[in-house]
Amino acid sequence: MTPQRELVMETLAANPGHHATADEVWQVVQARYTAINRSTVYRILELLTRHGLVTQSRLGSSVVHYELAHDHAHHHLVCVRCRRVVQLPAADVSTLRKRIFERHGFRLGAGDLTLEGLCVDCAAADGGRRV
Amino acid sequence: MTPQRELVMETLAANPGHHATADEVWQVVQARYTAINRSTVYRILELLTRHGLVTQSRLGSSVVHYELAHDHAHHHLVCVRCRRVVQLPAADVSTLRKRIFERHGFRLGAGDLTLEGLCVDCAAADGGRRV
DNA sequence: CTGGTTGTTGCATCAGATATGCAACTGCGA
DNA sequence: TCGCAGTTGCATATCTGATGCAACAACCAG
Repeated sequence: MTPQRELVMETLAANPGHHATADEVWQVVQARYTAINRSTVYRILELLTRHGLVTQSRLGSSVVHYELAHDHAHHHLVCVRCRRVVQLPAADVSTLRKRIFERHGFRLGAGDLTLEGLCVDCAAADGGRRV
Repeated sequence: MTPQRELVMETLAANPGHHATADEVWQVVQARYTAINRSTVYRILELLTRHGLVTQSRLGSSVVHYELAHDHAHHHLVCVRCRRVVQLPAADVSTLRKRIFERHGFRLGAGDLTLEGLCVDCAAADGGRRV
């Protein structure tokens, strides 16, 4: 654990439930603590991910978002309109997980699932018409 | 419908069930038909997507994959180990969709869902231990 | 046929996210 | 203290995708 790694962890820990991009982490560390190289942040996040301390998710865009892994297991619902992210407890997926395993032999990852759709507010604003 | 657009459609149609990246499409058109500009392919795919002829999916990596839209509605199971893609009939998700709506007010998109996990073979090779 | 208008393409170039090669530095153990 | 492994910073590359612009093609009006 080098100082840089601690700062990255600290930054992720500072905002639980937030999904930070590598660049965001870099900027926060820059601004709040000390100079650090962008590549270093990328390498650290990759390393922390490999060691299971941090989880990646791709919330619809092509940017990778990171969060601390020790939070309770959950998945992500992402609103395609407002990009809001709602957490979905892993338990809600258990039925689907079982069904998929029975029908396709496929084991859904314990890792992150990202499901896209419309959040309550956007669905309301939309009259529930479209997706 | 310009010749270029037809070639892009044709390329996607030639390999049903395959999920091609923009770059793959470009290369195939290049190799099999005629010179075409990469940007043109990107623009065409974006246009076809907007018009609903083609659907996008992000199969875990940050690259966008395209396929013809007129196939039956389905989602994707992507093996995190071998990157194999299995189609999941939309019907299999209906229970989850209902549950998520009841509990979170969130409407899962009719569009593509990509679920990551381990395919049969990789799970077997793995002794079912990890995900 | 001529000229204008609109949409499409190719080309060059850019932009954002991420990876990599390499040299400098920092322990830590022999 | 020396050497070595691991880590960092820096510069630069890569890969995907977007954009500004000029050339061209199709179409329609006069």
